[in-house]
Amino acid sequence: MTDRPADDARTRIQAKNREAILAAGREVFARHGLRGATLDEIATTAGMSKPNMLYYFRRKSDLYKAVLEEVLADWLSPLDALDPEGDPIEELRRYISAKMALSFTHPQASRLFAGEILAGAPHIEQYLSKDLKAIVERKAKTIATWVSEGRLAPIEPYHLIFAIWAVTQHYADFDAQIGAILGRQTKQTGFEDQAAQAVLTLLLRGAAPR
Amino acid sequence: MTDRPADDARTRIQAKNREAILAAGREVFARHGLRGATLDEIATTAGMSKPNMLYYFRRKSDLYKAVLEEVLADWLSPLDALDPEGDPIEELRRYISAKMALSFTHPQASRLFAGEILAGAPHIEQYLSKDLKAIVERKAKTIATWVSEGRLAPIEPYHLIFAIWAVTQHYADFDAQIGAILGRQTKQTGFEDQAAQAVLTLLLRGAAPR
DNA sequence: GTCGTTCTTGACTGTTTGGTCAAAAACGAC
DNA sequence: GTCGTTTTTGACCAAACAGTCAAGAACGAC
Repeated sequence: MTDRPADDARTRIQAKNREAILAAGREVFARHGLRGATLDEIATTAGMSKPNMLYYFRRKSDLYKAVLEEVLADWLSPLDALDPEGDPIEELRRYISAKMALSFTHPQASRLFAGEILAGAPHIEQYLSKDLKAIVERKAKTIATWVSEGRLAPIEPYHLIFAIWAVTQHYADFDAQIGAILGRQTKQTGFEDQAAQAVLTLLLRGAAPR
Repeated sequence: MTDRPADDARTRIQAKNREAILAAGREVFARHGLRGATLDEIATTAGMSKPNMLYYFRRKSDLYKAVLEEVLADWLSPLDALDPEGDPIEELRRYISAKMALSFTHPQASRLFAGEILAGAPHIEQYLSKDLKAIVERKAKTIATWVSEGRLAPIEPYHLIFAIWAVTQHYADFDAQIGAILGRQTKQTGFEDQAAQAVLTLLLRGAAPR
């Protein structure tokens, strides 16, 4: 019997190779999207032959879905940590800081997600309009309460959330542009902290009550 | 003599077809990027046969470059209108408003640009690290002056510019996500104004001096 | 070492894709 | 209508592509 390996790795080799393929997929899909990526490129990046890769993921779309799923939870869940009982500004500071850190530690995850959305989000439409929509709705209510209590400046909660997403993910998604404009600066130590500081200052000043 | 048509349309048919192809290219490239887009899809979208399309643009990359160039100027030039002599907050308000309007009137242009950056900006690297870099440098100095005069809150000028880009373009680039979260709301009259209002409030409060 | 299983690969296939070409159709100035 | 030019297209090609397959190599429990 020569079955294909299941989703959960059973051997050390499976674990190692699956991780290598997923990493390669993350990289190539993030650059070129589902349609623009080629199996040859992913296999080469993963350091193995194409048929070998297909032994672990039978179809291109299977690999894409696996990569996307892996990324999705990490990427969107920090929002859930916004605590209605906490101090509004401190909660926002924590959330923004977490998102900035993610942008710098997992830029490919952000880019992969961005590419999927640019393509019209065909593979995660369901997830976005169900799960994410529900989470965001809850958090928007929390923010609305904070606003009505005068603990945040008057602002549409949804747009505040979008703005936080936009600014934080921009550092991952538009890295190539930022790099071109700032030169080598972005690779220097301290750049990430400087960016986080600037983003926090701007957004928290914008959200804080007068 | 059966020469291919030059860049500038000489006949009505050329003008009409070139525009149809460029529009189709904008749409398909914006969704799938250079590599993910197919000539068949673009030709069909443009309402003509593939060989006919290739009569106007000999290569896929030619069309991509033409689309990109057409988009680039409109997309990045509003920044140049930031007037050092004007009132800082009013100048920022004008710039942010202009970018928000662009996001809603030309979302495909924004997405095309975003996709190119996600792919590592291979076709506009030169432009970004020369022309754009120079423009941004000048504008960053203007903002720095405003800050040092106390007419803006203390903030790193570059990061303020990035934040404005991020937030305004987010409405075009992540349209699919915003649509999934807000439901039909985004298509209703007033949504665009509401978004612009929220963005202006947040960013201007963040940038205004205490 | 033996043997069943897991892993790997070269060679292959059918399809999609970017691009060509010759010839036909439409255009437009006279 | 005539004729040179522009525009359009069906048929075609070579390369790239996703995916298959049979057979061999490596692994690991005994």
